[in-house]
Amino acid sequence: MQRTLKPPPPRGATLSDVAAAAGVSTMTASRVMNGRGGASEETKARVLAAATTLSYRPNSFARGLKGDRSFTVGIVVPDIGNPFFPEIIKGAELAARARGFTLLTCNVVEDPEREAEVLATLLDRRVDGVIVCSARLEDKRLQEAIEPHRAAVLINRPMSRRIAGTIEIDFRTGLAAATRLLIDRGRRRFAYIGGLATSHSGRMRRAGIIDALTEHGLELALEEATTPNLEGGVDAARRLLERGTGIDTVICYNDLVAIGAMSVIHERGFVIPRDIAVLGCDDILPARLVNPPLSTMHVAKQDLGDAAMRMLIDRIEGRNLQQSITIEPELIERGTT
Amino acid sequence: MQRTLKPPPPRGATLSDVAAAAGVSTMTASRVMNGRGGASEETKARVLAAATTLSYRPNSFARGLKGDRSFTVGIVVPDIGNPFFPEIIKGAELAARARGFTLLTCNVVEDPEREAEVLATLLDRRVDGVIVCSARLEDKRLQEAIEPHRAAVLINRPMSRRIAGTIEIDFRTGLAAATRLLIDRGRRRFAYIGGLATSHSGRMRRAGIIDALTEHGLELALEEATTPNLEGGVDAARRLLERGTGIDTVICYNDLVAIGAMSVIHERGFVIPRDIAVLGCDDILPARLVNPPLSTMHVAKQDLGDAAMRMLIDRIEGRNLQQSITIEPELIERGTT
DNA sequence: CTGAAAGCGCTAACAA
DNA sequence: TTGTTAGCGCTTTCAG
Repeated sequence: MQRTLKPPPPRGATLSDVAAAAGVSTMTASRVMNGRGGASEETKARVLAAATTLSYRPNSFARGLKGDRSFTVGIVVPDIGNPFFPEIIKGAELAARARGFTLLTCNVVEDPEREAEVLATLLDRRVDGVIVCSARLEDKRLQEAIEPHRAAVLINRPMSRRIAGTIEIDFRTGLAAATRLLIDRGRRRFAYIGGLATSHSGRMRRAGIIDALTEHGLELALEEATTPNLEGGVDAARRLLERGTGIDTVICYNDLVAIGAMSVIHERGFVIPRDIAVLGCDDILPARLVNPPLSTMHVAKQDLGDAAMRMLIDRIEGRNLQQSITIEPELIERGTT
Repeated sequence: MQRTLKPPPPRGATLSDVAAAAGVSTMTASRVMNGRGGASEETKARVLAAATTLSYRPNSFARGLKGDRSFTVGIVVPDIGNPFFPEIIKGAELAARARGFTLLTCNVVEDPEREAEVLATLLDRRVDGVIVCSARLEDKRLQEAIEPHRAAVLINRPMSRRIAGTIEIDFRTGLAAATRLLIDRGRRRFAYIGGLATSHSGRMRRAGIIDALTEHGLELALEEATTPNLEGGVDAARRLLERGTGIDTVICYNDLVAIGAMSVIHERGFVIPRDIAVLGCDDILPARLVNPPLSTMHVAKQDLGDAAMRMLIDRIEGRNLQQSITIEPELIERGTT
């Protein structure tokens, strides 16, 4: 079908149009437009006036082609449908814009292949750097996908400092503390519904729970892995309850999983938290809305996005000050524990 | 501070590198890479081999500078924190990628100024087209911001066909039907919590309610306007209940507002739906999770994003077949009505 | 079937 | 303070 392309709207004024209108050379116009010094007040005024009249807008392609910066950065998230990530994106975008960068958001739908693909596309688009959230790719391939980028920041995944800055949410410590608290309250038979096997931060969460359990001579009673969304939580909880060995606590990879699990637990006639306590991670909006409201590990998501973006831009600009940041999640007790 | 820029990673191979390696001219290499005819099988093979060896990736800036397409499209949303929009973005991104386009997502945080600004940035980035969701800009400025783009699709906002394709969710009809149903069930004193005054689709929702009310000789008992998020819902519901004239139904601009309102209604000791029925719009995830689960007007969000993107690409490519689509929302009764 | 030349819009480097 | 030259990587003529 592919008919003729719609003709582009009358191409906007170029820098030489502006220069001509102001009666100066392109170079002078360029200097004025970029606020570089070296132009008499008078010339400057003339150029600026011409630019306004012609409503001149610089062509970012030409700029990108020439200079070696695009003032574009990418962010890759596993699932934009999980409210956790839009909050991070929001923080990152604000920080990016404040520094003159445009943000390219890519959703990977939990598919490692897509992740590699997207990182390559971003490279083609000549982004100045990338933020990757919860990368699912295995170490070697992730490194290969990240390395060609000028700068990178990984959220929730460790990586050699040389290749990427990292921001980790210390769920291990956080969940260990939370687990201890639950043990003190008399909980004994813990189950963990983890995320995908490929998730580094899922393993950290598990480790935190085990840490606390071990201190008290306890073991993890049951365990399931699942895709980190609502449906995954439902499935995993079903399997869990079928294997049912009188668990009294379910700790979940994230809030979505926890909320899915809660619905199954209710369905099976258990009372939360009396029979079974439930704990999530992330503190997304729905967590406070379910019934009873979900206890969870709160993470400052917008701050996280903001910090990641600042770190990324620092790295792009050769300031590798902060190589790694750790954020402590905070236990918020609501009605499920 | 602004230290020296981190040196860009060794620039990837260019088309002439590939050409050189294959022993042909740049032009031939270009033709092969773009699958344009006119190259002997043998030459073709050699070029392709060279490209692979050098892991050649075309420079999208050079392409964009020359040709007049960037294969990038933008989508503008008022608030990425509202789960309604990530779903639309998801559908749109999938459709875009399937056709070789990259999607640039911009969050406007409900600020008309930002909306204009973002549309200009997108123009600078030479996107081939834009999708704008729930534009808040007033008609004239919106038109000015949209018109310079080669193609545009507006979601939930009417516009001259020449300037943009439109996708409307017919909340007017949908809410009229829902309102009629509620009237049949004996509800009489309706309140409406609308969105911002600048929201076209907010006015349409209101009109639908009024349509049904008028048919039955009823009037809207109370009305409030607010920012379309959870906090907005809380505020508006407070004001509503203070003016309290025994309303028995609250219809809300969207689910977030409805959920905010529900919390206030509970707080004040009313029982939902016995004392007051609540109806939302959009059917976002949290709607099914609150207690009681929220009745709402369901919208197929991913399909909407998909349809918008197809329409946009059609327009970019000069196929203005579908100029306007109307989507019917569907009443989902859960526990609040 | 293949190549040479020109130029998209911009800026870095060097003159003047 | 200002201008000239050259070239970023690609594709669109137009010739061979």
